[in-house]
Amino acid sequence: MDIQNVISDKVREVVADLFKVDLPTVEFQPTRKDFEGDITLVVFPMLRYVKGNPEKIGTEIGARLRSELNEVTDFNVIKGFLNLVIDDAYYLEFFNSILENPEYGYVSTASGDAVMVEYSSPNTNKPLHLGHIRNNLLGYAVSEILKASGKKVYKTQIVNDRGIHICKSMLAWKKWGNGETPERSGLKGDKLVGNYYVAFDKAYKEEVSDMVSSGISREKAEKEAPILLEAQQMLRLWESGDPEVVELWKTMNSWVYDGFNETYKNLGVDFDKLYYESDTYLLGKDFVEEGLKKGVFFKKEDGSVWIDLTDEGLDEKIVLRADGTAVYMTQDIGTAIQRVKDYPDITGMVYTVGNEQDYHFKVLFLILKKLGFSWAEQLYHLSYGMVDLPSGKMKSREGTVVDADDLMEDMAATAEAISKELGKLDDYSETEKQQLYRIIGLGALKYYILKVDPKKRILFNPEESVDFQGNTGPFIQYTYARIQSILRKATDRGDVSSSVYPPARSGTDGAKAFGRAIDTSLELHPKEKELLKQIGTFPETVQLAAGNYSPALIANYTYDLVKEFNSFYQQVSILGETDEAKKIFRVLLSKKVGQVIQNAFGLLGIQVPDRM
RNA sequence: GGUCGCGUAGCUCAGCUGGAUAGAGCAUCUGCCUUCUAAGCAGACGGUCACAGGUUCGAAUCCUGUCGCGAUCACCA
Repeated sequence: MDIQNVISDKVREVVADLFKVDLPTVEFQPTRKDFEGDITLVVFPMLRYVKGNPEKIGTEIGARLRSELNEVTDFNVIKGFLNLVIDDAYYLEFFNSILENPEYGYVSTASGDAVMVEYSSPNTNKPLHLGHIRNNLLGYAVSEILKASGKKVYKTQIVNDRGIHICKSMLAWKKWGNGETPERSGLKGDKLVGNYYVAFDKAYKEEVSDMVSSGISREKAEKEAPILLEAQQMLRLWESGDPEVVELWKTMNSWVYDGFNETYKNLGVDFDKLYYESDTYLLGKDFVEEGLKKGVFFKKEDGSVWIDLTDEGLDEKIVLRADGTAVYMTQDIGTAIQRVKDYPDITGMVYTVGNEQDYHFKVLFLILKKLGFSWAEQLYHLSYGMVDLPSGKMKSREGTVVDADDLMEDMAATAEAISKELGKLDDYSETEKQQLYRIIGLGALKYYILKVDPKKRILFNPEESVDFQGNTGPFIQYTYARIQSILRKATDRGDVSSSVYPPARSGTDGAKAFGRAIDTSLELHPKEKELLKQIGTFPETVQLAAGNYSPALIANYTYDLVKEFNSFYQQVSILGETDEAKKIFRVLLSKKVGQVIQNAFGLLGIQVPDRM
């Protein structure tokens, strides 16, 4: 759809002719619904170059456009706005041009740019919760959007599998576990390990308060509680490679991974490559050494290594401890470099991490730049707001988290309740129904989270739960199902060849396969025109979403499209249309809308059902 | 305290690089299922875009300040 370019060129030509000036740019916007027209030329910005009355200028330009461009059939001027009416044939030609492309809106990944997107990156001592769900959905959706925008994408995560927190769960399990395993207790591995983490914390708190009541200062008690010392001892043993500790560590981590994988699978996210902190935590040291030689870092008297970022308006930041061990930053430096080594084609990376770490990533990116890596210019922290509950922050240790698995199950259960009440699926088998409830429940949850701007925080109220009506995932899924129903009927009725109306998901597309395209002399219903306009902006919406790393733009676009379709569906009869050419067009238009819904939701990781 | 982010209808959110009378959904109220799926459609009600200045022909949008909420400023991750 480059009607804007066509008009833009013409406007400059006309203005040069009428007023003898070269316009650098021409500004357009979609015409507001309450005025007649399709595209609006804003005259005001021209006034800097063309002196005069904006209405008069608009009228003069409008008249020339109408007489000199076939696409412009009429115009009106209101204040400084020149509203142009675009010919139906233009939109029908556009429709014919995309008719055969089921991947409409996507740019095929040719070659070139690859990016790595990191998301999820959980600790291995507690189950995934709602916060992780936002992270996962964002990371996955942004990955898919970047792919659709023409980039090659590697999805990855860094698994935070070592450190004192793991030792806490391990120690608690050793003390009180009695050899409990996921198999034996039937508990999901991550849940099982999480329980021991909580058990540790409880015991630790008890020890501390006992010590305090026997006269020890709280500060000292918190540092010297025996169980904590024991955990620290365990960490030292782990770092020195003690076989028994390492064995336990491996076993318990594998339980957690099994649990995580189940959750990821249910959530519908995946990864191309996993990095483990236990493999990478030492990686950054060499580069710190190198940076020290180059003068990027400096060493303090105690031997710790720092970077001075006061010139950049930041502080000094430690990159290596006095005892030579790695900190978080060290590891992230190493991991970034390792990733580029593993995937030499990547030109940038996206880190999906909460906004509580804004400062960390600012510093990390600066360090990598100072170390001289060209790709450091293309690093992006996809910083998102926290998911809070009405009671405040979620805290795993206090049990105030919304568990990821539970939440997904609840959503499916709600979908089931609504669906049963409506009773439209009585001929479905039980497994078909269960699968559908999952699709709808997940659709509601994913859409609910992805439709809001990533950088804004989300307040999640478990009492009110997620809507299934209005601006929601199920509403959009429902519209898709409606469209599939029309397509099925159109095929079944046999009054039109089924090759014109192939089943929804078959790759081959309508008109041309049937040896015809839509007649561009058809007169469009206003609702049809609106739909075509909305369809026309899908590709640019994908690009915009990619540029802004914002799945919310895709969600909002899809909602607008669906609203437009439902309005059309309500006002205009599709299969009841007696004019055969119009009927075929409407069926194919509906089908195309369905495809765009499916493609858009695909970018959000939301499935669409054939019925609901 | 320094730095960063946010503040739009009772609630949850849109509002692109500044453009026309600030838009949706939920909630409340009114209509619409003998016709393609009513998880729908059409309509009503609801706003000092936190506040105060500034830039501009034009500001919810850009700049400055104030207030409110949140995050961060660890040899934690």
